[in-house]
Amino acid sequence: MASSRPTIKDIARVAGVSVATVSRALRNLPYVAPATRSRVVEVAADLQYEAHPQASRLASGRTWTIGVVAPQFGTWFPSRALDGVNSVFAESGYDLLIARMTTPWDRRRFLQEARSFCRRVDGIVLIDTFVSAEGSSADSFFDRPVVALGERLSGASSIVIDNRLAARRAVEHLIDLGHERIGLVAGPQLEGVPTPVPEQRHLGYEEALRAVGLPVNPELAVSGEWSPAGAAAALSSLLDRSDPPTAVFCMSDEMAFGVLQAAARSGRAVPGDLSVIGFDDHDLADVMGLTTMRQAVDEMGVRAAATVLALMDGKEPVSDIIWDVPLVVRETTASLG
Amino acid sequence: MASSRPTIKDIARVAGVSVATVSRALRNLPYVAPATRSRVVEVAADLQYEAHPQASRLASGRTWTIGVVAPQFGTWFPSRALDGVNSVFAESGYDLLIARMTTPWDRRRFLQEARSFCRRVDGIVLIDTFVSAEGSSADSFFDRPVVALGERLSGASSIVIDNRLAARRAVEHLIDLGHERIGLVAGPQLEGVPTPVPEQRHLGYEEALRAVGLPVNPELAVSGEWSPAGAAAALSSLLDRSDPPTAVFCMSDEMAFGVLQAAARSGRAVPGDLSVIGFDDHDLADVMGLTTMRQAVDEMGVRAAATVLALMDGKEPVSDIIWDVPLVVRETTASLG
DNA sequence: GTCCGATCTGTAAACGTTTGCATTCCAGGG
DNA sequence: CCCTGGAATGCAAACGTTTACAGATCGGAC
Repeated sequence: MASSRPTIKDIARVAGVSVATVSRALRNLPYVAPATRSRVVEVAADLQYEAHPQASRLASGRTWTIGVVAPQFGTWFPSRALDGVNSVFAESGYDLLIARMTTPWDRRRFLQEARSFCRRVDGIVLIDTFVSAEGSSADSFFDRPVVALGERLSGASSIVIDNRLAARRAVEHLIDLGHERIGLVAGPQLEGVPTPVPEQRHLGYEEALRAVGLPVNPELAVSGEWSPAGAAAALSSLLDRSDPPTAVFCMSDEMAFGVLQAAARSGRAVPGDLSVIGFDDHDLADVMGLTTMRQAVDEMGVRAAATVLALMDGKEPVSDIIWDVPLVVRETTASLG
Repeated sequence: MASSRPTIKDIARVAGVSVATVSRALRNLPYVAPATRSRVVEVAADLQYEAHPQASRLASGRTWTIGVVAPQFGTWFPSRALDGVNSVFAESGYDLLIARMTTPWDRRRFLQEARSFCRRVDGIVLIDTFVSAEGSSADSFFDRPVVALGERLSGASSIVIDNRLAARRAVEHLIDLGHERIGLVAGPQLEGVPTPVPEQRHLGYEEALRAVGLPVNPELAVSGEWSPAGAAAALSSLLDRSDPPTAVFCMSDEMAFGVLQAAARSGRAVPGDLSVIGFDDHDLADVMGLTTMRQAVDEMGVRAAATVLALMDGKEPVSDIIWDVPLVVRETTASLG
């Protein structure tokens, strides 16, 4: 019997009080005499007592767990965001439960089982899940405080960037450098999965051109997988043109890396023959000297976590938080000359 | 009352059976008449019943949760591994609970609270946590099935690579190309955190040299942070030498990226003036044309998950699984000439 | 001396499952 | 026809907390 862990009853017996008092003492609830409390605490420490999580969760209804949902965790954006979220909740004593919704099939299933997911968490952080595309507000899926990172979701607090504006700023940077034939290397629009990000960034690209009276040539906009290879493949059709663009805006740094490689392979100098701007400020953007739009993912993750915490504390949902996306000029963009 | 979710009692009442029967019917236990079972299942579906996770966990002792521990989740290796692990457990209906132990302080705390962590999971996957360095076997920290990814841990099943051998192979590739002054760009040996990986790879490096009678010059071995910047800084002292190395082995691809950049900055051609080999086969190694040793992290993650599953099924712990680390030759290494 | 309110403590009823044990029913062997 | 044993079901006791409610004690105001 010494082998199994002590329960609250054991503490009560040894300390000579009731289990109720132990429970109150250990959770710092009021109405416990200082002397009693310290005795209980001491006994608990002695016996290395820790409340059984499941039991306490059943009785109190609190799970002390936060759910984090993302399309996947192996790529730059969500994994960095997860780390930010984690750093906050680890401090506050919350567990993190993760769920993935990669494929359209995953999506359906997760949304179907959303309420069951809610039962095991006190709050939810959605990373790039685009639940808003389902047409209804967060309340219809989740009965817990929700913070959405990367999308604007009604019924939830949102931490977002202005994709359209940031894309526009990126292209404006190229325009400022004197470029007029500016290509777009876009992420894919997938079947069955909402893709607001590439859509918004595409709009920003066109907007920047139109604002200064430059023509929008659909042939200069190509798309591919969110990967170096995808971008490299997409780029080739641009480079093969008789009047290739003098600059390209890539919707992610990873795509930009692929573009840099493809350019080098085809004998183009960057930025001499081709200026390249990316989006994200990936870990390796600095090494590659890539000009880009910085998305401070970790900070956004931290903020998302803090917001969930506040929501669970009963605070009112805050209006959307729009994170700034500064331009970081490095060596892959130069004025046309 | 219709607002709150139905309990097992509601199902029992509607189906006209006892709660025990409902419980058995829904979990496919024997001794339930087919007719009864189908009636119960139907009623449960009707009322959208789902067992309350906390209650069922308290009563059964099963948590249906797996703990995943890593130094952090925002970097390439652990995040990819996590994705692999996740893909398996999502299918099997397990939740994933994640815990981070980055700093020495995190480590202490986590190991201190390890038993409390165990209470909320049925099994554990350790990613690059080097618990073995604490000197005792897994059993002394965890009373759950444990699989260690990236380290050999007694008392647990381990999924590892042979760091020493893989490093040796990498250096042998350089030797085969005719190089004799071969530099080493190593990861850091941190205070208070075990670092077997750089140690083993360092041994492999020296072993390769000695095997062919080449001198081991400690000045050719430099170290820095596991990052492009760290590697670039470390490299400078090598390049400043009067007899700089003609090739370097970098302990990670990210470091190799930094080396490539630093080499370019200092006017060295790769592989003309300097051959570079990395370690990992990072997502971007292909784009960068980096010769490297491939570590198939996702596969290792999948295997780790499958092994935990088997262990929880009562299967005997398997002996360590040593994953192959093939050489991937690309464009950053060439024969000396 | 009574009464009151605040502080402290204990009793016991939740919380919603799982599961050991007892019971009923029924078919088949003796 | 009795006995046996397996299948099907139910009863009720866990599982280990939290918390509503009821007492108990005590100092001070009247």
